[in-house]
Amino acid sequence: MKTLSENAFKLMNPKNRSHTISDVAHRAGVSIATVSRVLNGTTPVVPETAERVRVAIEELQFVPRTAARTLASRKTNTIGLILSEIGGAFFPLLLKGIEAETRAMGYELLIHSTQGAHASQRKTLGEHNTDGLLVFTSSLAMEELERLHKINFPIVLMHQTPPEELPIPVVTIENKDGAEKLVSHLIDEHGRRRIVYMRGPVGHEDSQWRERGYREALEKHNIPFAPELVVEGGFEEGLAFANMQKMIQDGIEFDAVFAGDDDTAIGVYRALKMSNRLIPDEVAVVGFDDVQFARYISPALTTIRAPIEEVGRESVRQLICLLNGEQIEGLVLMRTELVIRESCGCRNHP
Amino acid sequence: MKTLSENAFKLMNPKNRSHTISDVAHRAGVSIATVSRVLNGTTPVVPETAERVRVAIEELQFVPRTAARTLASRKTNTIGLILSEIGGAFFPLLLKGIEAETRAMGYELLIHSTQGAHASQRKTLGEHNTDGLLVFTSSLAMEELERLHKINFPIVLMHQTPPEELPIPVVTIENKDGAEKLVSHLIDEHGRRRIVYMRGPVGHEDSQWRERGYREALEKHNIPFAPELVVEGGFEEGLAFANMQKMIQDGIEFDAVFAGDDDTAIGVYRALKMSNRLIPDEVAVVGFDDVQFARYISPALTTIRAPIEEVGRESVRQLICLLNGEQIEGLVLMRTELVIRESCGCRNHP
DNA sequence: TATACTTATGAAAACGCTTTCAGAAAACGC
DNA sequence: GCGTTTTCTGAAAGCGTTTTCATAAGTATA
Repeated sequence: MKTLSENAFKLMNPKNRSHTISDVAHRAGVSIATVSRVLNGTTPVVPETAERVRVAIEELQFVPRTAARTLASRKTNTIGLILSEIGGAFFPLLLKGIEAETRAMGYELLIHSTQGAHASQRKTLGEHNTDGLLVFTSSLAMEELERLHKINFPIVLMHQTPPEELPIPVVTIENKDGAEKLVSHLIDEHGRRRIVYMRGPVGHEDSQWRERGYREALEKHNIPFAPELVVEGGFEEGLAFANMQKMIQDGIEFDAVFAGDDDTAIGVYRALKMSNRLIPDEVAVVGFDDVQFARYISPALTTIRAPIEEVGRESVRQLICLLNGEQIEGLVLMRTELVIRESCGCRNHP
Repeated sequence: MKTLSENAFKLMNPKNRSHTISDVAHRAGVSIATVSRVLNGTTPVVPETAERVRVAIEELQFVPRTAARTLASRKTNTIGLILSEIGGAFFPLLLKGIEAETRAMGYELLIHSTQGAHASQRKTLGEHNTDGLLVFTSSLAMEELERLHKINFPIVLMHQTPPEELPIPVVTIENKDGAEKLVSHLIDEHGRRRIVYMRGPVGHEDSQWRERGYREALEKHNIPFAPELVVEGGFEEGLAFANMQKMIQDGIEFDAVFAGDDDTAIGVYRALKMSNRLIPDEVAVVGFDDVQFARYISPALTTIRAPIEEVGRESVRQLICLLNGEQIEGLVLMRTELVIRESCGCRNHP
């Protein structure tokens, strides 16, 4: 009789609110504990019982509430991604990798950008709503990073090396090595010696590493470093254009430009064309990133390709290792690849 | 005395697990109900008491658990975004708008892409973990859409018109109007009459609307529609190149190409250049989307700019209206804008 | 057949909040 | 001053799961 009235309740139930685990339990004639067990496979359940439960779940279209699960199990099954800004050429690739791997590992993905004065609403992402955090470049205040590290909260940094006292794992790309390959190519293959490095914003870590690579390539070829050849391009077309133009007006001599990234290269192109300097004959130009338009501009841009999507995937993998309590190496450097097109002076590109 | 032992507990507590609302309550000498009230501002609390609570929260670095809140309040405070694929030229802009507005409205953002055979793990995003859903193009099975609509779950569609029987609100751009402007420009300003439309994949809604605009422009100028001038470009450089090349080989005559999107335009450029047809003198080319490289290719591409970021923001706004039970209009069309550069034959671009 | 192990299951206690309900204290009206 | 409101606060009941613990079968052991 109890069953009957409860059945009646169940029939009207869908109208009011969606089913819970106990609806399923009643229908399958078991306890909610058993339903939970077949749901999670935590403990063996007699096959027939399990099947009954599964049928009930299907019939009731039951989907467990995430919040209740999280509360009870103290696992959010979610990883958080913090970026300083959404956008930029390789952001989609990065996110694609992150999303795919996150999903594949059975986690949810919560995204936060810290652009604007979001500093006010602190702690939007952290222990209370994620199991671990992916932090891209310096999008998180050092203070918060410290706090999280102190409570042993799993974090993986992307494209950002932490200070010594915070041994947080990092995934990034071989900026230095890539830059070195690029500059060496200009020297070895095209005999360039006065090579400009148009760097990114001050303090930008990727840019700093690229400059290191630039210098190492020079050293390796016994070319003295000339300070006047390093100027800011801001990783941005406009500033790159302006500063390139300024260099030309100032009469600084150079026969090649290593643009800090591909956007910078665009600005460089514009300035050079405007003063009728031929690319690559008079000035060779190379970029970094291999964004989509690199192959479409004229001449096609020689640049460095980094496995951005793989950076995303790998970061997630590392983070999940951390979540599982496994030990991981502190630094993963993804290999970069030289993409030779025409702007360096090579002609092997269709 | 009880207080004392509890204080002792509190002191060791941080080591073990993070603080809860009752830790705060004890420390401030109030009940957890009061803490909850100052946390949420649901009910007035005497200022001094409120201040004591705030101090305690600060001292304990207390952050409420999202799961507990969600469970108790039956609000997830999260909106879900479902896309078929992460990537594509305007994805970053779209996401940027969505993220910013979501945050501004005090919600969290959960992202899912349905690329790959994710059909298996159904219901990853829905009633159980979000308050509402943003669905981009046809990334959600119609069946699931139907189910959600049936239980009155808030949804806003982006760039996808639902079937008649599912009156779900939509936010999209004025594809038809944009295409019409583009094609009319080619006719009015440049006297073109044999205009190719290189459409997107079959069934692609944006493409269909653009074709409608193309036809209307022709009609408006009394140019008969020529079926042989509509070919598939797939919204993709490779296919566009191949099919453009084929048209040329087949000897089909045309004096302009309306590429379905900017990627398509790239393929068209390549094919035209390969057979030495001058752009825009012999063949005018226009695209759609105004992706980043549109201004960098040569000649600079005349195209249509859509307020993609605003589409993202508006979708979120609509969804949140829905969440608040407000009534909203069923369709929001964002205005598109003609961006005239050089590829149409105009010379007014620097 | 009695005894000691295994399983498979259910009852009930968390998990950490929000919210209802009721009572105490304060303010008000006359 | 004494009822009557109005404010503020606390106790306690959920919210929907997971998980521990105990128990009832079922099996193997003696």
